[in-house]
Amino acid sequence: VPGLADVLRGPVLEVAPRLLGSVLTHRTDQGAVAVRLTEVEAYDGGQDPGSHAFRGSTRRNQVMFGPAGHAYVYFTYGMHHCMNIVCGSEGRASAVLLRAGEVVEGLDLARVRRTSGPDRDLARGPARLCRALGVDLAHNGLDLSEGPLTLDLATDTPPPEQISTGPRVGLRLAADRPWRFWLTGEPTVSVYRPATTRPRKRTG
DNA sequence: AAACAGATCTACT
DNA sequence: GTAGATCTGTTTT
Repeated sequence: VPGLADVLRGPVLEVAPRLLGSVLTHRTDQGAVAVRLTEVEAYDGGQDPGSHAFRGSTRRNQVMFGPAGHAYVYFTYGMHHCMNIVCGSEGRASAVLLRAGEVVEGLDLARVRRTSGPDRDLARGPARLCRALGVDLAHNGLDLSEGPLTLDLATDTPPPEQISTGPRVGLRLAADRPWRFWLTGEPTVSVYRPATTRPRKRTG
């Protein structure tokens, strides 16, 4: 039976749907919160204009250029964190963005971390998922086989008819690639939003 | 030292 | 369904 690292070393377009139904757990002094993944997106490093790694390695994205099985966490919009799982062969810089999931453990703690709302929204959206789990930049680069963040692969990979695909959310570039994968009919899947064109700050 | 970019969220209707 | 907030971490000079 292949281990976690063996699976994650595969091509990102195979790894991404394979992660659906897997469970990510974060254990802290506060307790544990676990999320069953229901929606992910594939990013293929230097081959993918939508990837943070497309223009090469920087300090921010260097984790993606490392070995599979580590967490790539980034910060955006001045207030949000999003988490990826690095996959593929080392140096390729491919990763799977965790877009949404169902909280299956630590509901009370997740509710405290998130602003009030229905439980189905606790980890619905990549930043919400991180917030519910208590994941931030301190977790960037962590090996998911060692904790405190651990990934348990679904024992049975979802049958193809339970997996839907579509364009990735919020991207201007490579918006045509249907590299978003989700479990069909899951209420925790985030709402599709096309990229928004925001006004550039005036330069004077 | 300064400018930039932003793989989103919440609130509001 | 949609607008607007948000403001830091990152990159570049």
